[in-house]
Amino acid sequence: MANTTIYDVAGAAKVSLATVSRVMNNPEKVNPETREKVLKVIKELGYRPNAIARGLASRKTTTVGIVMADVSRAATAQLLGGIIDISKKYDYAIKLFSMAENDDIKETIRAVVAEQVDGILFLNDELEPSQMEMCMSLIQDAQIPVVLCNAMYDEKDIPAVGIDYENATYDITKELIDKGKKNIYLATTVRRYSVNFHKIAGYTKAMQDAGLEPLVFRTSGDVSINTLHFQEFIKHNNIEAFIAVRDSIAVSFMNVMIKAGYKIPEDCEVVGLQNTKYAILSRPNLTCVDTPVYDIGAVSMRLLTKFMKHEDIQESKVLLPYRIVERETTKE
Amino acid sequence: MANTTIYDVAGAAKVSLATVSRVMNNPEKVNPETREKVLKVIKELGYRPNAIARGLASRKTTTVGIVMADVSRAATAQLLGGIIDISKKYDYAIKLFSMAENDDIKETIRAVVAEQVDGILFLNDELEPSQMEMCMSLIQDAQIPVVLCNAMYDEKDIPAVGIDYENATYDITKELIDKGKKNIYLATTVRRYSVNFHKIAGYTKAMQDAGLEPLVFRTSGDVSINTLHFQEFIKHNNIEAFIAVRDSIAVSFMNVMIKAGYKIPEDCEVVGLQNTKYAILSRPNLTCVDTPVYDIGAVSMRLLTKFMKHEDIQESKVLLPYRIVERETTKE
DNA sequence: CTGAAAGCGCTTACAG
DNA sequence: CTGAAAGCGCTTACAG
Repeated sequence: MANTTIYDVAGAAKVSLATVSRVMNNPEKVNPETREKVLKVIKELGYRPNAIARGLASRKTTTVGIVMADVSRAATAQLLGGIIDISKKYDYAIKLFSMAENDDIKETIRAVVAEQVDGILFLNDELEPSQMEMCMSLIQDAQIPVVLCNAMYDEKDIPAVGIDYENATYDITKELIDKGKKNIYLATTVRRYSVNFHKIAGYTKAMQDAGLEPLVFRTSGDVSINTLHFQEFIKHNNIEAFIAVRDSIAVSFMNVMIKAGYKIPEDCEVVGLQNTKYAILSRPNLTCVDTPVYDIGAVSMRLLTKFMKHEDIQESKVLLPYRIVERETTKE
Repeated sequence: MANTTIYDVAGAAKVSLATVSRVMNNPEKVNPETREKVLKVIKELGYRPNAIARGLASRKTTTVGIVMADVSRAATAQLLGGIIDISKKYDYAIKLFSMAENDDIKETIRAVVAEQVDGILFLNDELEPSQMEMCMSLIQDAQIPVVLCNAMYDEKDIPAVGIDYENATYDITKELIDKGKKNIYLATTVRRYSVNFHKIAGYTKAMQDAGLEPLVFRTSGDVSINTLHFQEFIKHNNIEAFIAVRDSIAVSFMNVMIKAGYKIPEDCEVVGLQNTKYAILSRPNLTCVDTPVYDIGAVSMRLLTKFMKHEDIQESKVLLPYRIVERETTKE
């Protein structure tokens, strides 16, 4: 079946192709009777305008480019969930671009620009400031609106949606401190997520405010690796409380502790900073700071649509509320 | 900055735009010297051809459409991981289309077709045969190659990549039977994934071959719901072994059992049918059939590239090998 | 309200 | 090996 074009519709409806185009794009500008006639033909023929041709002619593709590092991260998938739901609502198509660690960032951004997307959503935060700088200037050169999704970049005034990880981590740390804990450890990952910097900052501030020494250490996100690490680690450290930037790391740590004979939360309180499904599948259930990742995706996409439609923007940086979900790995 | 076009390059290199085009698409057809000259200008200007214009002119977008139901499923994200890696290698862009439960399927497919993708990857398997039928005939009308990714559809001869879930589940069930287990339960979900049908079939066959009664039951994929369900369920059933279509369900069940005072695997062996990260974060670690989801994504994308390039295809249906990973929830 | 025509930025036979 | 020209399927001023 050759695809039906606007010419086929025009022919069958006995109007010009300009009229067919108007029926689709500016229906109010065409006489109701002809409009109905055209609409009928469109339906009969099952016509859908060729999105590529439309994109070329109108210079708008109603497509947003998602630039991300790693789909397999749980947070990425959740972010995508929110983005997809909103993009459907506003009729935007989604084009995916991944940026692996040793990819040429410049080339990736150029590719995105070459695809003529109307807007860009930048997921995650795995770039160093200098790389981020480069990305943003390339995007701004191309005059494409961009929103950072679950990443904050303070140096430049780039629209962003996230949560206040610093305050969130401060709060949970403070809670632990108020219970009298002193040796509170924060486990972060080797890779340098900007979000983790904020978490570390919040934790560090809470500890210092209380006159305690911050105990930040890095471990692997890989369970088998960090398990070995923890087995050694707990031998040499007296850990009264443990906060992990990722839930899976908290669970992995807890498993090691329990197998070593410790009781959770009696001997050590454990907290995750995400609230993923891992938190309710662990035994005991993990207390978490709840990060509304789906919402971050949804709100950032919504914000981007505003930019693409040149609507008035109230706030170009938005911080979504977080909350602490007390479960079984903390006391009281 | 106005984007540089092929005219700019042609002007700067003092050649016609046809030559510039050839340098990009058929470099062997142009004189090495002029080619170098043009390449130099392209580099200087940072030129990237407008993908939309190219798509319209050549009728090829080097874009594949991914049709999927739910990003948030762990399997979907892993599938995407494999797909993305291969699509990068072969220089295809990716366009995402989600199909929620009450979406108009026909419209979704039409939208995909309207986007002029060169090929379609159909993820998952949440459609009923009649819906699947409709999708496939729409796609075939449009003459777009399609590959089913982690889904099998036997009625029609549609290319597909997956694993032999029936045999895999047969094997693991048989293993349990050979250990003398009789009351072996299979937990599946409410939603009717075709993949689950295969799992049920394999399990049922193994049970029947051994003269045992198949004990299939449905539960929720939601942890808080299935936890309540299991708490009741274990009171009224003598469960010697438990197989779950999803790892998270197996872990959830195991947590309920352990909290109720049972020992795993001594009192009951537990098996998951995926091998996700849940399996190594549970305590004890979950024995699993390992489904190479990333590979399924990668292989299906590779297969699709062959169709798009009209290469010779040996096998249009491929079943990837699986294996059983013995961990701590089974004995011996 | 409607149509004829130019143009979006490319590719691709067709001549030469 | 290279260029002039038509065409991909639309949108959008511009007349009327």
